[in-house]
Amino acid sequence: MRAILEGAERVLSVDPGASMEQIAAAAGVARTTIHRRFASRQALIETLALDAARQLARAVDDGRPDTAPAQVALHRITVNVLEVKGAWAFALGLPAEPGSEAAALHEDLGRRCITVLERARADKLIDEAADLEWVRRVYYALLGESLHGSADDADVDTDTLAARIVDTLLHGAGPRS
Amino acid sequence: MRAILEGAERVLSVDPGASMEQIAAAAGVARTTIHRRFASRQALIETLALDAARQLARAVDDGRPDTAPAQVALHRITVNVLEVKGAWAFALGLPAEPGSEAAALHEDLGRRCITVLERARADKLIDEAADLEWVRRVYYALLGESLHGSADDADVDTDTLAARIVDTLLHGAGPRS
DNA sequence: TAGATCTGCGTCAATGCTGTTGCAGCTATG
DNA sequence: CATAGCTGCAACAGCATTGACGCAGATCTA
Repeated sequence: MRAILEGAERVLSVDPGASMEQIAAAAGVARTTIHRRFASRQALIETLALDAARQLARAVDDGRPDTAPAQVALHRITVNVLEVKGAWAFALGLPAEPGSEAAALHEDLGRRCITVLERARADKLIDEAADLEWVRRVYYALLGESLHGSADDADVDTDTLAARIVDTLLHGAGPRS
Repeated sequence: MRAILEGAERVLSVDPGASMEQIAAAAGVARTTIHRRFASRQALIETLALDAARQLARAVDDGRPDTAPAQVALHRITVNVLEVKGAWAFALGLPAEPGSEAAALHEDLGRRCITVLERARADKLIDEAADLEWVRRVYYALLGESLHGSADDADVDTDTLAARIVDTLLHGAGPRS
């Protein structure tokens, strides 16, 4: 079960159009076994998306977004999300079915992200006039970009990557004053 | 010919796995007509990618990356690229075949982007110590994010979007000093 | 007008994927 | 030991897609 989801993630993140046969091979089971557990390819993918969304939610919760100082929460959340999103890139990149539980989770995550950003703004880390929705989108984009990972990033630890993301989000590329 | 490429872009940007039948319908031609011009689905997609890469190259050239002041070039290039990338999102998102002409164009674009950033750094727009390769990736990510376009962005002109991208790239979300 | 070219249409064979089923073997639990 | 549950394997039908033709009609050109 878990093996199937992990195999599916591995294969589909490389080729989103991969066949059930390839997924089964990656999971180390027979194709029919997958069909016995998931009514259809679609059902498998939805389960995959939901499972990944739950892991992402846990990753954010672990960063104590409501209680830790904004600066700290931002960093910890970034580290956790980098790890989860790295392992479930395909599942999390899936367009969430409107009304699905996965979609609800992602919306909730979005709200929670905005909350952290508001706290960061209250701490003068973010400009008063900033459009937090845009800041959130930039943050997501930076996370995504870090995951593409140039060759150099391979042997850099997650903490360093996270620090770079947060720094870029807050200060951009301009000269430090 | 042009109609086929444009139809393919329209359809494939919505569903990358769309059939030749759907592409033909979008292009306003019969499926067999496409097969007469393109030896295979693969050939069509490669042509699409190459065509889009060429348009992107032209968009960058139009921004005078080597002669205009860095600030100006950055803005103009951003505007142009936003327009081209908005219209050819699928084709430009395609992983370029190693060694292909499209890949060469993209590599060249990358180098040209770095050059502009170096000029911006010389003008004190970018921090001395900044890793320009990372800055470039952030720039690409911001471009991509702007194209996803939240509902609000729909009725905002390209100039405003570009200004926001450049501003975020240089200053981030932090407070302005 | 005559010819060349391109198009749409219908049809065809080949291929690959999906989802289902029957059968046999393995394992754990009672 | 016996049984229930799960697995792999093989095979099957159904379906969609790809790529290839031949033919007939339209359009453009010499």
